[in-house]
Amino acid sequence: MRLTTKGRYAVTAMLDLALHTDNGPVSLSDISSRQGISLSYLEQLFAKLRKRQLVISVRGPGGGYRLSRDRSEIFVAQIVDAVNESVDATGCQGRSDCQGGHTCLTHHLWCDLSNQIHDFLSGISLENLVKRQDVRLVAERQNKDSKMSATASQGKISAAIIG
Amino acid sequence: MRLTTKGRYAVTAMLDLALHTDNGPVSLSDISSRQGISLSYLEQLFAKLRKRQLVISVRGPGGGYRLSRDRSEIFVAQIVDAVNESVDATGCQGRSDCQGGHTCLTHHLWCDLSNQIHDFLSGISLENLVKRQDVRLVAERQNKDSKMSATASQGKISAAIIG
DNA sequence: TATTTACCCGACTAAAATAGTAGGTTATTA
DNA sequence: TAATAACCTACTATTTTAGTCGGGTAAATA
Repeated sequence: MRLTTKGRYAVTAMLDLALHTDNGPVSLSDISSRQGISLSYLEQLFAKLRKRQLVISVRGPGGGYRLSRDRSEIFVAQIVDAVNESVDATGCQGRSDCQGGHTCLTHHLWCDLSNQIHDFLSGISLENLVKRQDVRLVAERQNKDSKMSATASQGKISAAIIG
Repeated sequence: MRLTTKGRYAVTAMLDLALHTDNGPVSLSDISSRQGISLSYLEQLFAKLRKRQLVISVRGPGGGYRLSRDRSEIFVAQIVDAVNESVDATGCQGRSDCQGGHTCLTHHLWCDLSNQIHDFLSGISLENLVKRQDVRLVAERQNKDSKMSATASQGKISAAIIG
């Protein structure tokens, strides 16, 4: 089981998409500046999200990404799964060959844990997150910040201050 | 949050200890051959387990390790915590400074997940594991295997076959 | 049709973590 | 005192992470 910035970035970016979905597609550079994630890294993550059909891309000026379906039908587990190859806590990817072809002593424990985590993250949709008070507050602050940086010479000054 | 072989090995080794606690201290080389974990790696793990007072060491011939308290009072979460520095799913170790001094958009989600995992693993003691049917079956097989290798020229032949 | 915007793709890389190895020291028992 | 097993420190190959870089390609607008 591995939950690092990769999965966190992916969920954060998808949530940003869900929050700014009203006025057309959202560009990765917008997400990059709002969430402080490198643009090229976002591109790699969205390539995987697109392959799993969680987002739809729109090319050309004014383009960007859109959620592939309603935000109530996209779950955190799907996003983490898309960028990390597995949400598996076992060492054998569930194959039960963890100790020289046999099951290791704690195999079933890790299976249980995997299921526990997966169930938890499968129960949380982007819709759920968008409605949360803590998410709304952070999003509000980010919108203010990104407006400020838009006026301050294409955001380069404030980026340097924050950076 | 990081759950890799390090944490899995630690729990497996502690469970092995709990299973063979009857006839005095258990040596790391016994655990090594039963569980297929490198001896030097086990030494590193047990240094941490000892620091957290989960095990007590007995030096000299016939020595080894003992659980520091009853197996019903040692929980999986404590073992994983002892070898991984944290069981934390957030990127900021709960400090809420994940985005340039502020809280990132998904901070609270990862806090919730951390608590979920921690609660789950805190509810499982070594005693619980020892009593499980799947654990008993695997342990039985391992005892047979290690007896066989004890007769077969100090276990080196069968180790080579398995390896 | 030229240009811009933004997605698309592959290769490369510094830093960190993982999963060990190697070799020696100290304490205890037979 | 010889053997055993914990204890300790340092080193290392491999993998993963978290990016960077440089060049494409498709679609919209002027």
